[in-house]
Amino acid sequence: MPDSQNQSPPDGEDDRPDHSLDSPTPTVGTTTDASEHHPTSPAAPLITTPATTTTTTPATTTTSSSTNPNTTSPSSPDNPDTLPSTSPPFPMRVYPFGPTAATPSGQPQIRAKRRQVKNACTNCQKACKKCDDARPCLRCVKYGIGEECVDSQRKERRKGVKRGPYKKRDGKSSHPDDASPPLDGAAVPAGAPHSGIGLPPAAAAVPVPYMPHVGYPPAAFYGQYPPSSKPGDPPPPAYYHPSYYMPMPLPPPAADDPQGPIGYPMPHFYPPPYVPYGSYAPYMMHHGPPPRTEGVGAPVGAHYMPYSAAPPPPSYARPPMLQPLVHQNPGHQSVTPTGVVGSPSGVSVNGAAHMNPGGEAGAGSSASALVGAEGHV
DNA sequence: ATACTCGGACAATCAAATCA
DNA sequence: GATTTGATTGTCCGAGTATA
Ligand SMILES: [Zn+2]
Ligand SMILES: [Zn+2]
Repeated sequence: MPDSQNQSPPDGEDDRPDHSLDSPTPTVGTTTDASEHHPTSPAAPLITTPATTTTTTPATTTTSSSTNPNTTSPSSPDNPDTLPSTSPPFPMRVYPFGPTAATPSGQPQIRAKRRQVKNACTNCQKACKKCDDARPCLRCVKYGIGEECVDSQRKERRKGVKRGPYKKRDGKSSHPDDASPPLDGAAVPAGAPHSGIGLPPAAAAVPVPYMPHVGYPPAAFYGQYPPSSKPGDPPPPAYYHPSYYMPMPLPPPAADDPQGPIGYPMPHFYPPPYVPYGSYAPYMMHHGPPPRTEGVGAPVGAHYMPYSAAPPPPSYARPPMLQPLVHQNPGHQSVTPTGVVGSPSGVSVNGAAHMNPGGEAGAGSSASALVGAEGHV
């Protein structure tokens, strides 16, 4: 859905990848549909390892873009990620797959592939902010709307849609017009559908060590309920709330590590998964720790049981600071507690549509800001 | 300075098409 | 049946704007 309907939390910060906590968007009353701006889709994907595909489909061709997340230090004004003074010496915006920009040495770096959660929570979705696999996600926790943190629903992909002939695998296209020869053998290693990182062929050929997400523990690490739960998926391991991963100094890059200085110790290097409320890292508490009313000191994992077994999410009182976030802005539509005002619709360029232009309005009070207030169009 | 909005790039998924 | 293609759908980056 477009963000618009619900409000998104202030993301001011939210956006930052990884550590940053994104601000959750509380959707108040939101219906969550899954889509944000774009309408959306279903599914739960598997984590594919990164492969190197050279760009393939026209649509998805990755041209790398200019912006390099890693390098940019998080400092946009709104970027909360920029943690308070306590922030670590390295940029918060660390992409799971490593940076892309130029290395200090001046060598072009490969842009790190952006990691996406399989299913963002409704709040983050609406706010178009980064979510995580935990539930409540960091952003929601940060904004005190953990109770509203639920997976968004994805719609099912359409079936039966005919597609034109594919280009021949041997490199010859079935289409007269696409004469372009396959790049480097053009063949994408089987099993590596799309994981290409828009690299030049040459670069793509170079096996880049897969960094499972520096900032986050491996996907499997989060033991939350299967977002996309597929029948065959094994139950996730115990969950460690990411928020608990305090930033730590990066270890010196391995001499042979092309990735450069990015690298956190793997999750297991971090302290135990126990995040009593009030123990949040400063950056998590953008607005101060949510008043905890219950479950103090409860092991984090408790909240992250497999879905089926999980008890209802704990309720967090909305932090006082958040109140102001409520959209009072006249311009905004906003928000009825239930919700949405606009209609979903936008389509992004590539097809993805931002959800509703009208925006979600949603939230009752606070939410607007917390959740993306509007859908992108 | 911080919070919020939102366009659009990028990522992931998966059914159709093709190959073996 | 296995593999690949490529459209669809979802995530969220990051710049721009608004507000405090
Ligand atoms: Zn979230
Ligand atoms: Zn959430």
